[in-house]
Amino acid sequence: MVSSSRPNDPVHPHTTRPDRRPTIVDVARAAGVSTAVVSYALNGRPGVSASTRERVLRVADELGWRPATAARSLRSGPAAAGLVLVHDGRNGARAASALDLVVGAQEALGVDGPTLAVHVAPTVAGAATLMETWWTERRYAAFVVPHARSDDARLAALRRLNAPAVVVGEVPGVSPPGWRHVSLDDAAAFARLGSFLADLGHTRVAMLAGSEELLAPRRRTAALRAALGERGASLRTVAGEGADKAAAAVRPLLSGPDRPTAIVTDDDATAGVVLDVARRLGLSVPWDLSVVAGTDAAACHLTTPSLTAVPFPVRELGLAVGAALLDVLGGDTPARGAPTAPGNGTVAVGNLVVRGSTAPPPS
Amino acid sequence: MVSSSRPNDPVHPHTTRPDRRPTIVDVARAAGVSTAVVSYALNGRPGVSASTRERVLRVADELGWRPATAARSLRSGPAAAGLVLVHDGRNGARAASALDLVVGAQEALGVDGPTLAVHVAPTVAGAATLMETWWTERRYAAFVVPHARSDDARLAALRRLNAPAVVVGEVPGVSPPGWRHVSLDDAAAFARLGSFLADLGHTRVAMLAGSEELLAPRRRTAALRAALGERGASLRTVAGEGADKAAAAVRPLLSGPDRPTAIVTDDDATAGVVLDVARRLGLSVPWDLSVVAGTDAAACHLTTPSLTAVPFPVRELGLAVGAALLDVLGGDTPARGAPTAPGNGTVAVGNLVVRGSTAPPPS
DNA sequence: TTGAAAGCGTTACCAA
DNA sequence: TTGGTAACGCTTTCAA
Repeated sequence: MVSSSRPNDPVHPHTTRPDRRPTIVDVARAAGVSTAVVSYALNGRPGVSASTRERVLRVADELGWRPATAARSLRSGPAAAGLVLVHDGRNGARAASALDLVVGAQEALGVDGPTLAVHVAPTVAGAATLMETWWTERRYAAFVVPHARSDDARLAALRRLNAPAVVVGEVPGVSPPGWRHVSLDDAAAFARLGSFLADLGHTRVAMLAGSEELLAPRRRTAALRAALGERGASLRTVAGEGADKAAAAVRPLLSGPDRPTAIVTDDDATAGVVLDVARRLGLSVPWDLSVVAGTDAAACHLTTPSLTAVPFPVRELGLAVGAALLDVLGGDTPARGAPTAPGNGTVAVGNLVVRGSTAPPPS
Repeated sequence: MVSSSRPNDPVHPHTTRPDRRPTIVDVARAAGVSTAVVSYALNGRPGVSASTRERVLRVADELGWRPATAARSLRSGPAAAGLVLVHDGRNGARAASALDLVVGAQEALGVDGPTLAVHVAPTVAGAATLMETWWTERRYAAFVVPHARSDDARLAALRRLNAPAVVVGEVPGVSPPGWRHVSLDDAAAFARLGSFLADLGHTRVAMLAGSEELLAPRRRTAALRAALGERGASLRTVAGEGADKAAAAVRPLLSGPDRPTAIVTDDDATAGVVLDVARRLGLSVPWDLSVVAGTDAAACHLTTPSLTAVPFPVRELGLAVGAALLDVLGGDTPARGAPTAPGNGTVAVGNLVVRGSTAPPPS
């Protein structure tokens, strides 16, 4: 029976306790050197002879040694980064895409690189509080702020704490030196969308803009308006976040005179709502009305007709976030092979994915 | 200019360095006591006079003291739990629901309780590797294993490491004492679904089962079959995970003779595929064919018709996970107010959400 | 009820 | 190129 003898073993304090994981003291003893040498060898620092280094590495590997995160953090400060997701349970597709962002970031960080830990908070303010707590507890060395908003409590908190951060999205004002920004070039994509719709012949387009607080919708709307305007088409903007509000906003829009012949939404769920309202009003998509989702997601395939959508290269965005994070955390060895990405970056958005929800306007 | 004077300040080693966050030494000095007393007071341990305790707490609060995670972990072992999500970028709704699980768990853990950190891995094997690494690095005190599978590398790894865990889903065999299990009572829900379909008059039902590796699909299928069988209806099972395979599996099913009059799927995305195939074959849902999604999600509203679905109380599941985690991490103060949930638990699934995709079979 | 001090595992400085 | 050793911030004996 392998019982665990936890408390004070009266005998040799450092000998083989049953489930003890090895420390550098064990490695040093086994290799016949001091802990200093072990530390140097293990961290690839100069000042250790090749033979000693190799022996130490071998012994460490044999013993299955791994650095104790706590000890290392205590001495050198935390190495991990934290990302607090704002999730209120309603933003389905956005939530899933956040995970893809994390996947991309992890990939850029590499397996041996710093860790990115994800947490979830119901509100922006809650996220800010959590980050503040964890910063003062020295739990993380930097934070990733996804979906930056115009007046963002998270950014205010990080600014005040002078904490390093990677911010997804451009924010107004000048940023602290420890910050990096990564954003999506969706303005270009929405400009192309404007051209696309104008080329189809649409002259009255409406944009059902999502949250005013998010920065992306504004940028997108502006780009879309400019592109349409250049071609003699007009854009009407209608606010409507969330399914209910969106439905309430779309109904009068489609019932009134001079109804738009194309509607662009910010996300996939809202586009689904538009499809639904149109159907109830007896409008057939795409013949009576074109609908475009501003964010492509799996749900865009599920609707009838399937939704034409602006791509959302969230994994690529994640890669950029990871690169920026490496930069923020101390610019050491980036994942080799990958071209050392710049700290700040803009991620390109591909061409519109044309599906079944767009057509020329009714004559 | 507030330059940071990092390295060895030759002067008082412990005086006010610019951005130094306070330690218990600072608190002790300010309160005029020793660090031991501070530690006792801060942790609510007996052996400190009420007046001293209060003074210490006040001073700590004034100084904005927070425990340094690393130091505490080094001494007492890690306090946080880790959850590694398996996310391959395809399972949209499942991914979003995983976040709701985390939200629920956090709620049960409470704001001052242990932290739950989420990570993402592309495969089950990758998740197992990560957990093993982090266990040996003493990063986490326990792990949450979501979506346990029948032959799960994660469970094998945790077993081998003798690491505490909360497993979502029942697994065959006997579990280590440090494990807790939380699962969804979807068998009951699928039994009710069987009754519902039989009562509508369906006699030929098909189940489009998801991954064979996941445990839930089997349990669900068995319960559905039993309930249908009791009422003289039959269930045909068809394998088909992922959109393409599902479509390929459904097409012959609906084209052949004796086609089922109702199809049940495991998740929302697959149900959407079924709707699509049915439409292409000229079958109108729900009049020619009823469709039920085995997992309710936001996407179920987006389809035409909207999908009747089995509820998926993932937040409640998360609450149970959080309670189990508290139990595993050392059974200390659970979030007060909440009735101390048992370590192992089964979460009830509510009644079928009937929407537009179900009707009596065609005469 | 309080204080002094020994760790926890690593890193990094200073001497040898 | 190596070894000894003092931090890092906290918890927890053991004495006073």
